[in-house]
Amino acid sequence: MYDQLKLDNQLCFRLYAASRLVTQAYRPLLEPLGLTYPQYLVMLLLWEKDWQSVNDIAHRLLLETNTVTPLLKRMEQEGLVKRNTDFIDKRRTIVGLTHKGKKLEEAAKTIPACITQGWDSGQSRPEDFAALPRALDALISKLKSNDN
Amino acid sequence: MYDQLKLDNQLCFRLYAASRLVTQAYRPLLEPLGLTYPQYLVMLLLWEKDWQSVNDIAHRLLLETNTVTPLLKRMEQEGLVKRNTDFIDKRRTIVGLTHKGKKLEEAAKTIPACITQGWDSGQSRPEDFAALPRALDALISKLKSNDN
DNA sequence: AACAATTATATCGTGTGCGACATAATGTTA
DNA sequence: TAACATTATGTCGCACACGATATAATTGTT
Repeated sequence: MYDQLKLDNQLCFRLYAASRLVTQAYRPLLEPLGLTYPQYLVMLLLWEKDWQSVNDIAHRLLLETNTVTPLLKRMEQEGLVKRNTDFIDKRRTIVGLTHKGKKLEEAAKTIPACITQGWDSGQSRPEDFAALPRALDALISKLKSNDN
Repeated sequence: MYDQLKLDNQLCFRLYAASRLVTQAYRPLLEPLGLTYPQYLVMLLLWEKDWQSVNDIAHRLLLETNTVTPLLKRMEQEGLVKRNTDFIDKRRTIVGLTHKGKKLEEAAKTIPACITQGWDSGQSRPEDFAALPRALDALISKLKSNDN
């Protein structure tokens, strides 16, 4: 039995598990808004800046366009976004908020606080928790550079 | 525009992105072994302790049994594991390694080091990186207790 | 023992993720 | 400007995840 193959020693599993648990924590808050977690991430981008291309959205979320396209189509079905062909570059599809999509921001603004509420209080070492964003950013940028 | 709704301010997105990037990093290493990342996690558990029930596996991986069941069936198709009904409690399906599954451990033992190689060197603050496992464990245990 | 409650697993439907590939529009270059 | 490469998006297939639900086996209670 190799120690490095023990589940409990694996940082990667912690990331995998934490990510799924966080998504689960969002579910009851997003369901009333008719959003899944990835759809919510798209809404965050569009609330920041309306009308972005599929590529823009995929790049920000570190997703492939073949993941984002069907996701956006479902959001269009729900009347949250519009998908138009760009006039200048007809290859591009630009995505914008509908009135319904814009209105949702007001209802969503309390969600982040609801999710993270009490997280640091559960930490035996608050300084570890404070380091999380920095450590993850460094890890993400490292992993991104692996492919291209 | 609410600051708390900016993507870059969201710890949750970092976890979501990091988790997917890690899985992607594993792919080229696991593909030669005929494993996906969740299947690799199941193998880790069975290499630690052969013959565990579907429930045992699901609990350790923090997954639902309706995720694990089809995953195990695919692994059975590939000849990596066997699925037997428990003699004492016929409700239970116990999962064990085949010869092929056992042999794979030798080939897998170098994977963890390959993945994490260079991770801390990319960190401007190594102490942040060292805190990651502790911070994630605390977060996971917090999120687990949310449901029950 | 009879029967309700619980437990373990499985089935079904929907929504991601992503590799492989297709297609149309734009850029580039001889 | 014709031919070719590149880019942006999309389709298809497969493997998760998970809520809702079904079913069979066991447990608990009377």
